[in-house]
Amino acid sequence: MSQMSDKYDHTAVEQSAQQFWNDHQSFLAPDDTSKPKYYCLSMFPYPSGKLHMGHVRNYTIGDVLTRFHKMQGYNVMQPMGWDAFGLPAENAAIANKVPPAKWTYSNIEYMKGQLKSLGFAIDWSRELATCKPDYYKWNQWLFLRMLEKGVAYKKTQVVNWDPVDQTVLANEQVIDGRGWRTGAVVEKREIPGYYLAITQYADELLNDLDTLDQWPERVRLMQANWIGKSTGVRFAFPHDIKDESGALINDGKLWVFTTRADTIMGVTFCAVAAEHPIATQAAKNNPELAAFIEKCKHGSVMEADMATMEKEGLPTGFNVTHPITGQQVPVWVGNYVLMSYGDGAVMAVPAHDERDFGFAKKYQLPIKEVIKVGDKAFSTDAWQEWYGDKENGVTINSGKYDGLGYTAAVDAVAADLAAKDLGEKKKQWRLRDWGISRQRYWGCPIPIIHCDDCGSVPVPDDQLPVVLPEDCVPDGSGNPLHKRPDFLNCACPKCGKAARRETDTMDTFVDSSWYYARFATPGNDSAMVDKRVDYWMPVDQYIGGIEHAILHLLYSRFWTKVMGDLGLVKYREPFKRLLTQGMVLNHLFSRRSDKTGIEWFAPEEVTLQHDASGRVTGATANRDGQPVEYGGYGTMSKSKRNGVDPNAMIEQYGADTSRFFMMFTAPPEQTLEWSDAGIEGSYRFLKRVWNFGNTFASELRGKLPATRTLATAKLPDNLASLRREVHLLLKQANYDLGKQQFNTVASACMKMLNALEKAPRDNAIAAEVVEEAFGILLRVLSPITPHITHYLWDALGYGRDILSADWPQPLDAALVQDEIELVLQVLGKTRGSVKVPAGADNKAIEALAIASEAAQKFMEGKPAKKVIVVPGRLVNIVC
RNA sequence: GCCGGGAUGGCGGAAUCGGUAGACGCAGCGGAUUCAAAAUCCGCCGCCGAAAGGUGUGUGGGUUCGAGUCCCACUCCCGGCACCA
Repeated sequence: MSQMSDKYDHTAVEQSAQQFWNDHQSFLAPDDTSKPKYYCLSMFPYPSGKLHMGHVRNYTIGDVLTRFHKMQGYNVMQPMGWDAFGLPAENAAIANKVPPAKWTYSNIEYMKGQLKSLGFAIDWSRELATCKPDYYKWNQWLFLRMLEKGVAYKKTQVVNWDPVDQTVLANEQVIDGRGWRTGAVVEKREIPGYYLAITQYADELLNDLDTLDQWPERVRLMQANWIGKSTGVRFAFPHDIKDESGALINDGKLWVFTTRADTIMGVTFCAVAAEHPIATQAAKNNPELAAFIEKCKHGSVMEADMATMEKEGLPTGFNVTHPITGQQVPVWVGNYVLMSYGDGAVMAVPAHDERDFGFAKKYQLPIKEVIKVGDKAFSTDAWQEWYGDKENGVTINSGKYDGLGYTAAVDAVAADLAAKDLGEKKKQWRLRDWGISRQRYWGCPIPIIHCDDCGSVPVPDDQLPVVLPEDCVPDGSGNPLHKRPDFLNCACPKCGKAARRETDTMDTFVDSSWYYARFATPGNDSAMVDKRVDYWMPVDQYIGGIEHAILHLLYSRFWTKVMGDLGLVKYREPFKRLLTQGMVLNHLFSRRSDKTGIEWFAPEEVTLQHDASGRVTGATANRDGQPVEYGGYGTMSKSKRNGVDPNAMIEQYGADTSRFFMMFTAPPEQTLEWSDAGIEGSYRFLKRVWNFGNTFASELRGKLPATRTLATAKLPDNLASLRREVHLLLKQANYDLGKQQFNTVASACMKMLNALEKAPRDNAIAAEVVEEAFGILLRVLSPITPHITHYLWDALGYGRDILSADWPQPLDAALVQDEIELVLQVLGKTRGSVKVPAGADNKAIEALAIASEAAQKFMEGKPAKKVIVVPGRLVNIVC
């Protein structure tokens, strides 16, 4: 049994607990057990060097849930791995002339030590790193299966090309249109690359969002918007516009997509994107149009910019034929039409589309009303919201379509277009296929061999993995694999002739798209996954940052569905419940100087100034006493010097204090504002827990009777109310844990301690009540602060291992009371309280309430017209 | 511009179904202890008021015996974005 020391020595306590967990292999999750499983996963980190506070928060949330479920009897798996491929390793290699592999592996070692010092209940036997061949072999294997199924395919892609370094740049390496290292103007180049046809799964990815009822609503919405389904009609305006060779452009059809086919009789012009072939052709003899097109191509493509930007256009001089009326319709080039969406052209109905309306007014184009909403009067003077109403509108001025509602009109128009072979109903997706080729060294090699005779040949399965050499040092000028004949040169699997290996590697989102499934099947080198996934998957709880709400989560869902279609897994969705934690913020202090620009100050380098009420009014730098500018809270970042080092925190206050502070200060989904005073407060609380442990050991434990009597004893009032309070707080904490609202769980623990510190200590029954209550407190607190609670649980004789103790449940016997206090209201205003017997019926309560002194005073002699009794809560007298 | 979320003391936040607004903590103030300080402990702490009481959850209205919570309109803040036809 551990010994109690007078003072809380967090270092000794935490080392002792971690030693115990290590000796007893406390966090191993056995496979194939009859127990119900709980798979708790936090997004694995990129091994950038050291943990930041965002990681600490993320993994603390996961650890609280892990320990809570372990104590509830689940077989819990909480694994950890490393998202180890990526650009930062190459940048570090360029800077330090160290191979990315070496840098990555040493970072992993260091960060693993940090995770252990925080006491996370991680099953390290399942650790994986995506840069190891035994992992990425299966990226390659699945990619080959996708090729066979037609889910993976090759096409040209546009990339950023640095002409000086002769290399492809990632978007983040392009700064203001120039290469980050060379400063050279970046060019657009078209090169071949591999794509995954995620659009084949668009329908399922969208529909299955409905099954993810334990995901945050906003994440599901973001995914739905990203997939972007719209149903409408794709149809063509016939034309005879020819290109220079005399051939009809697009076979004489201008294709458009519309969700408002019901307004087709209101079309007064068409608009095409600047890159559209008709625009290109029209610009040939029209310098003004050519200049306009060039301007459009350089314009912003950000939606927010575009939404407020002036709609501009120029006529092409060409006409197309309206497919229903046969009338001629002029074609314009519009800066608001995107080539990348649909066919890069739209029909314009100024009367019923706000953007078309504005455009038509600006360029004096005709506006033709074709939808009537009720008896509202249409006017071309100004746009009204209801012009675009499709629910309540009826077609007018539309010939044979007159008098139809939205759905009927769309159906009728689509049928006529189909009869003329000029169009059909169609679903349109915003989602595009996923390009996975990266012209980078530090990634998973794409398993393809290029042969002069046979073309691109997949690497046969028995030659997998294609192993990436780990000793290359990139220098920024292109992919170092190009200088590695031992990697490049190989035999064509088809014809045996000398051939060349593909040097492109896969997007690192591939690595993270299925790692959660591999955690369930560690060590299997003959299969990607095995039957153990049927037990562990899907992940019961996934925790990570909101920044992954779209890409990572969507790719993982897609990858799961592909694996499912290949018969590898039975589940269709990988993550049952999702928690997106908020960011960690800290104060920002800066000073602007003409010489050096903005200088940032770390929070410990300044002194805050407060006014009398405690409000922050300013700050001064410690080094010169001069004022600095206080910039409020911002995300922790190296450049702004407001980061907090987890190691320093652990050393000064301990892992438990850091964990407690993170859980207590804000609910998990909200941003968390760092505060030195706040962490002091958390430390103070843990010291008080420790001190109460000492009090219990010295003043109460000796008074405990050999046979406990608590279950049957009639308690004096003060002890009964203490016991009731603790059990009520326990009930609250259990409820909040279900809601994953950990801040109020922490506060319930503080309230329990506040109550315990006031408890009587002078007799055996008091000792029993305190023993039970402190045991509850230690267990409820243990998922948040596992070390101190482990130590006290052992030292105070509760048991050897708190993690294997049962989670406490509130007892009905502890909650009952003879008399209850109800809030007393007169005319809805609180006027005091009234005590009634626990079993009193409404009539009795009404009588007691009216008779009370407070009620008599505020009723001013009027009779009660009505009395409302809310059982257990309040009584309101209306008079 | 569109979509989503939000606004509660000096601060972080609490309030499960519409039922005592401000739990818990931080900061601040007063006191005890100390030669002194730190640490610790006790007390006070939305606003107006001497008190009784009044008032108060971004603004304006509404529903209700009763609204932070529900409804309508508005303001501001945060996150996301694709002029998506």
